[in-house]
Amino acid sequence: MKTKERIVSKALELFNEHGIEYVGLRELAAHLGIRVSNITYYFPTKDHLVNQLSLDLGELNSNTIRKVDRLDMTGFMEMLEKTFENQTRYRCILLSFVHLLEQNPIMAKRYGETEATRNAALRANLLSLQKNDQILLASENDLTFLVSSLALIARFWISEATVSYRQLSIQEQIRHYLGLVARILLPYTTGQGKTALIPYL
Amino acid sequence: MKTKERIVSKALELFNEHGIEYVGLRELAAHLGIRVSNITYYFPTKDHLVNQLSLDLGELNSNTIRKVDRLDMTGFMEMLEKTFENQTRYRCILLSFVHLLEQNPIMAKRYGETEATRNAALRANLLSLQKNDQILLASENDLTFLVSSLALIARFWISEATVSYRQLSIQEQIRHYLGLVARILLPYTTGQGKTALIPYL
DNA sequence: TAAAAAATTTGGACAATGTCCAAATTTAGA
DNA sequence: TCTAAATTTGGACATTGTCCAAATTTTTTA
Repeated sequence: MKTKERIVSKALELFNEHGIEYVGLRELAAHLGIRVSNITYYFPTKDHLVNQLSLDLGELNSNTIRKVDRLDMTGFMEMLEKTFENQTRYRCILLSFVHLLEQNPIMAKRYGETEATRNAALRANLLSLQKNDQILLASENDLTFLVSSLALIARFWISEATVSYRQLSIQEQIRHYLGLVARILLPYTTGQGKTALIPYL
Repeated sequence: MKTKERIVSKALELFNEHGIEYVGLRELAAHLGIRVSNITYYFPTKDHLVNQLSLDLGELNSNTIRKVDRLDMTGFMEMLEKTFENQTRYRCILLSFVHLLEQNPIMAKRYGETEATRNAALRANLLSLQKNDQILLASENDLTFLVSSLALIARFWISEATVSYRQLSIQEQIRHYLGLVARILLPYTTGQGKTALIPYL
């Protein structure tokens, strides 16, 4: 493995374990058996390194969240579960989310675009669910409500889990939040959609 | 005003403006016209200072969240709105929430207790709403779902607003999240409760 | 009121951090 | 094999939170 890849890989490992802010470049370098300035050769600043990780997460999620034409409720929940699993692999990013966006202009700009895309995709998926008789949305309000709620959970579940559900395993945590999503969707499901949600309740 | 109070007051102001992590003790001291070591006399570490702010927020919220015996939906929503307003006055704490708990053992311990208390209060309030024919909970599951959802929103709305609804005013942001809460409650409301929620939809 | 004690404030030091740069070393191409 | 590019290194810098002994101010005591 090339030096650059080794840096990214070890950084993700240590950042996930201890938090981005609490892993110094010297500690990272020591774990890699290289010198600090060797890291800065590939990543001029720590932000650049973090930004790389964020890009990797974005790509991972892009591969997971495809627009599916014939989406049923089971497929939707499975897609969400995959996304949650991806996020746990990059949990350090999500835990430092707000600070990163406030501080790192590059990330802030990119996130603005990504967010719009993600919400649009979520919206499209919900409409697809409706088209396939999984849910029934009475109004545009119903749609925007669901998008808002699900976006909030998708972005901050891992933060809440870290402070409030530490004692649960990752899988149990994901299960819990999939349950929340299911119960939010429930009032809007058709019979078929409701049945598919039962395993998550 | 005594030095200690001045420190707390100015720290809250600067932390809210720029974020806890991005305001150094020297900058804070300069704004107060004192020396850094004067701050450390009252607060041995920056964590102690932050912890004080967190305590202040806790007290503020304790005064807001009382257990009301005869709680109607309007009263519940108003209480929630007051809580949100309190949180904006201490937004720096909520934005650094996860990191503070991971790093600061004193805060972590206290939060564990506070969280349990808060969730119990929320639970009691929802039961009170049911007793007063504002909502109807078919099962224990309904109750725990509502507690989980509302707790998540109450804790992270301000983080999401900071990254996703920057362009809105504070009042508009609060309005948006009260709307989310209202729509989550909606499926469980009685006629009376539903009517009270209309202004928030 | 004067002396002693306590509380407060100060300046300077410390180690750790992210960043930077010139020099040394290794690698790749002609 | 020689040269140029890429990579790696050691050391420096300013900034951070923390710490401590000394100086100063305030309060208490005799």
